[in-house]
Amino acid sequence: MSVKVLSKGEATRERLLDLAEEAVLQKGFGATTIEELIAQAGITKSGFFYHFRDKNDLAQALLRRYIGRHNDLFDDMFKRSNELTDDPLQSFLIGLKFFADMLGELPKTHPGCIVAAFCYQDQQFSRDVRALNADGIRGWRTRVRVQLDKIADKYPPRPGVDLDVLADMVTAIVEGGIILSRTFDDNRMLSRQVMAYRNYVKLAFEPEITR
Amino acid sequence: MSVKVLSKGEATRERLLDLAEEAVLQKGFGATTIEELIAQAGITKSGFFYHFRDKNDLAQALLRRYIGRHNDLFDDMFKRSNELTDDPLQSFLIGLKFFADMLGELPKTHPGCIVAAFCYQDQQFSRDVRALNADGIRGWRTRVRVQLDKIADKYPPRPGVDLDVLADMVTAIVEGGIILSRTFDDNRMLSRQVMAYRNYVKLAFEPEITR
DNA sequence: TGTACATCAGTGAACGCGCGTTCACTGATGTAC
DNA sequence: TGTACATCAGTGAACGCGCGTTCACTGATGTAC
Repeated sequence: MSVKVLSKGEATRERLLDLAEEAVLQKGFGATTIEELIAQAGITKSGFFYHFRDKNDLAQALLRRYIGRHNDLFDDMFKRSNELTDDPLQSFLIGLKFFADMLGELPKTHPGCIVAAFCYQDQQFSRDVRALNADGIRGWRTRVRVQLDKIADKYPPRPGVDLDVLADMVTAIVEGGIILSRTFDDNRMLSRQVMAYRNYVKLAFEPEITR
Repeated sequence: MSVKVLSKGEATRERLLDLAEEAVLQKGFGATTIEELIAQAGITKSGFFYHFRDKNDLAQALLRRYIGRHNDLFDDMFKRSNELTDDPLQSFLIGLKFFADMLGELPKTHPGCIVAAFCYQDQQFSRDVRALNADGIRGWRTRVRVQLDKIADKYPPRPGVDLDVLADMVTAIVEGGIILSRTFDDNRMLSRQVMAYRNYVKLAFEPEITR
């Protein structure tokens, strides 16, 4: 992963996005004020409007950055796990284990998902922001689906297992797991849910004989 | 279930809660204004403050009502499914099928979960509201756990299956499924996720021989 | 049965602050010739 | 190398509206004696 060198203005912009992301995940978009962001960033209100056309523009930038980062993260994760073994099922299971470990080892509770936060406040945003949200989830589904297709080629799934549903289940279990973790302030709840999903994948594909 | 007869004032209060619930799920709590609620309810602002001490009081009432209703719903659902068969696994699977069907047959997309919405805006609320949120999820976990315990007594779960995690997984999958459904405006995504959970339960408990 | 009082379910007006947005301006740095 | 101009990354002041909250008051209904 390349680390871009940021100009002064870009650094301020990134800082504003960082502050906004944290605030939005804690109190929601409507309750996050430009005033508080600039206070923390140490600039004036007009400085904020130099970087973002209006508040909706901030939302869009926030979402774009979030989705981009997580797409990269998943690509990277599956790339690494694919390098470790040729077996698609083992590779996917290893990837999920990486993922669960990563989530479980976060220093604090998972801060939350911007996509989920926006989903529960979507009436505040313009149509394009809502479309972006859907794109985000579609991207995750596609990435998982690629892995599942390779698995299903080699190991016929058990009856009742639908690959699209199973692909979306990663999103569902992570979003739900985040809600559990946040509510009880316990990171392990999220990683355990991911491990439970992993266990389901095992049962859904592993041939009888190996058990 | 008993239907209470409401006095005039109680009816207005319930109406305010209905309006608030809908608005909060669409735009978030911070972006939901007292002004818009009273405009729809046809009373003045002072009328609102007759029913609720302040905005946080509204949040608390909203959450209490939501949790109470859903606890009743789960109790009712498992009661009905337990009456249909003596086998705890079959009973749970039937209950989940009921649940998935109910969710899939909603006329519109599932409106969302107040607990999830509040979880992503919790910094706006007082401590007691956050505690209520946790109570809500704990209640659902307990209800599912009772069913799972009965199942595990009869059918030993496969290795890697943790009953607490599996109980919380209902919450995770429903919360995540709601996010999927809302984002794509498609109810079936939620019910399919519940059916996928059901399938996992089957694989986790059903003896080898029956497959 | 009539009267006094209490409670219910609100009204109406005012307050004050905080919020998002606009506009004219500016000092520092970069680039062209 | 010096000068002119452009761009970057902001400042400062003002605006106006909408929001949550308060306060004094009120008409209709219920209850006690």
